[in-house]
Amino acid sequence: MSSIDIRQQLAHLPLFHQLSPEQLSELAGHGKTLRVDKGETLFRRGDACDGMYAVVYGKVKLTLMSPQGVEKVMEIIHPGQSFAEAVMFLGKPMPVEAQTLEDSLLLHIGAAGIFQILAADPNFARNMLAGMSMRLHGMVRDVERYSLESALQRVIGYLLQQLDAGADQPATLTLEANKNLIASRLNLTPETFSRVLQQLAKAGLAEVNGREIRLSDPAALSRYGLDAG
Amino acid sequence: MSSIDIRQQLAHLPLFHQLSPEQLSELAGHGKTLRVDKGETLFRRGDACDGMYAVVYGKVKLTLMSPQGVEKVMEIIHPGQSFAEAVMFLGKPMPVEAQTLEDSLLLHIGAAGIFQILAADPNFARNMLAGMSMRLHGMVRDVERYSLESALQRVIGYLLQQLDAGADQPATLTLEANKNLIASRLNLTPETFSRVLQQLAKAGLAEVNGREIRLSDPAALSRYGLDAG
DNA sequence: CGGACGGTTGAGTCTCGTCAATAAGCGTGG
DNA sequence: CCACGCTTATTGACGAGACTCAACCGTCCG
Repeated sequence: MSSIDIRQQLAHLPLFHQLSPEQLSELAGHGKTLRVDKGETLFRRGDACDGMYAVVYGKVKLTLMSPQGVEKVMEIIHPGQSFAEAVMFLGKPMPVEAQTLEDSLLLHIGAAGIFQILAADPNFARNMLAGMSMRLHGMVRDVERYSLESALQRVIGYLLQQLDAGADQPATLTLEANKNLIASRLNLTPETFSRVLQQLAKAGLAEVNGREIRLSDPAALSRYGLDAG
Repeated sequence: MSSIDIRQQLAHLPLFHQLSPEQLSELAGHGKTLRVDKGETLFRRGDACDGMYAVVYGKVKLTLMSPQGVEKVMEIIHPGQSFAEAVMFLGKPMPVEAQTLEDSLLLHIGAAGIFQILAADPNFARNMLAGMSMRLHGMVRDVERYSLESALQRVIGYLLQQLDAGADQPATLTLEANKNLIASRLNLTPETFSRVLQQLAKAGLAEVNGREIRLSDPAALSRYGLDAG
């Protein structure tokens, strides 16, 4: 794949939107496209990190492994999003494992390229800082969930978050992955996740149909978490 | 307090180490020193964020509050460290509450100052990115703890982390705050934390004396967590 | 002295995870 | 087209780990 193509892919990523044509070209010189089949491992915990990744299409899961071999999903990366930027800056080994959930097209951008643009373009630095801040913010939310909320509340919170904010009317959403992965993401066993969804269904708040979930009354759902929590 | 003093305080902070004298002066113009008594609240969740903070001396805790009013300690900030940088970039309201644990001297640096330096100095941008990356890395560790480890393992992990890395000999450490706060930090109740420490004492692995804890054999302690998990 | 605070200990409860059995989809290949 | 295996999902019975509630102790401080 030529570097022209890489350039175009880069240009579509939010992180790189404001870069000049020259900067894009420069960056493209440090980039590689990767076509990866579903289920492939990109890197494991402990691997050296020589750059960051971005998803053009497909999905990638970032996971932790317990000593007993239980997998915990940290994040599910969607098209347009990137990952491993933070590790790249620290020069530490990867703290998580990355695996594709679907056949995917990824970009890998070497650290050198990023550092060059960074040195030249203050706006880019701000963009990266903003991106990293969002990550951090998301993690704070996660820790908050795990620490303070019950299984029921975590599921409700997740469902509401999947909705476009401010939806006060009935709405339908599609789970971003299979239920096992979502459960892990929420730090639940698949069994518990299933039971909670049933509970919501019986309470008349949700209608579950495979990965499709219809929420008849988001506001009521939100309240339900507080009482029955 | 004059801006000269602020300049000197800023110069001592790791985050600003590599700034030029002129940049320090500029930054100082946007900074204020704050003397804060123990137990004072700096800001609450939801407050607007107009800049970042750094601790010169004293300690600050960042906490979350559950709807039921239970407090969860996210982080304990020590001298030389900073906080709220990430929120500043997002322009979002504060996601946590900040309170001093001791009489403290803090610096508050307005967002405008940071953005100016950022635009002018690529090295500063890299420093901030590195700082943010470390934060993120720490959060990953936390999530890992909360998700995959038992109470016993969390306590052991915490104790070992407090040791200077690679201590294979008996060592003594002092808890950075009272046991209630540490317990919260580890996502445990004070009762559970106390019980776990007793368990370690009975196993001959730790000797608890108020906030002083002596670990007779860190390596054995590490192993103990895996078996008795 | 009395009270607040920090810490420990015990007894009971409950949420959630574990284990196990059973469906229900789904792609493959005969 | 259906049988087969594999993954995904559901449901039940059971158990364990951590939280809750409560009593109690030591110490510091007004």
